Amino acid sequence: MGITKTEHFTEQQNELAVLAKAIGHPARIAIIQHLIKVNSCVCGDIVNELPLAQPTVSQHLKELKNAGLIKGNFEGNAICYCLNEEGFRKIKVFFESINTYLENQKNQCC
Amino acid sequence: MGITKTEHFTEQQNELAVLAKAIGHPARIAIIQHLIKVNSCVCGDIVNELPLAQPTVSQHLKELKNAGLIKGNFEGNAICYCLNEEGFRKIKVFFESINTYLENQKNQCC
DNA sequence: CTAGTTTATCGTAATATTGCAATATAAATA
DNA sequence: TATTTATATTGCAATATTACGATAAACTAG
Repeated sequence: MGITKTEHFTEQQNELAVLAKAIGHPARIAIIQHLIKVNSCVCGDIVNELPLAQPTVSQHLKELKNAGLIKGNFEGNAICYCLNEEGFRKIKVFFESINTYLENQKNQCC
Repeated sequence: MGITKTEHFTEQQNELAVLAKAIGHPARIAIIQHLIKVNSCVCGDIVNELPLAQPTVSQHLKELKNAGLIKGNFEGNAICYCLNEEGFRKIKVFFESINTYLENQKNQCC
């Protein structure tokens, strides 16, 4: 069927899944890493940094934006992209709870 | 085309993408949360916890296992699942670097 | 050995994702 | 205004994912 049964899961589970899914592509990881590397908002050079055609990059940027992981502002005829703290904070909380659990776990049996 | 251009990205980028992608489904988030909630290895009751058919759950478990996020051991005729620290540590490092960046960031322009 | 229980695999249908050429849109500049 | 530059959208082909019924495989209990 290919259709995810979203309605059977909690809002939090769906939200986390959307965020993780958006990160789950090497091109989108590369975009995130590039935004961090240049340590500023990036206006336009993302396409040149990736081994993909311009429409493909545009699509990946759109997905990151929809998921709430990056923000984009118009700056003249270019667009300025940077990370969206909001989205990363939500994932951070999830992974912190997992790590807390893993660190305190005593009854590992596998 | 539906085919990810894996060969154009670094090994680290592909590895992180695989991990994030595996987490990017509400059923798999639910599985992870359940393993944490019961605070022990779970033998067999995962299927009953999810609103999905047994083959579907089995498939999701396989994906989490392949990604290195859970481990499974045979325990009689049942299987015992628990979190795999290895996989979560790799993602943790990635998100920690992002959070460090976001906390120190001074030149937010978006 | 047989029946029951548990999990995996196969096969298949429906839908989603990836990627790009072509084209559209929008702003800057000549 | 016409041209250039930067990004988005459309349309499509190839592939991947999701879900599940049917069935297989592996172990236990009787």
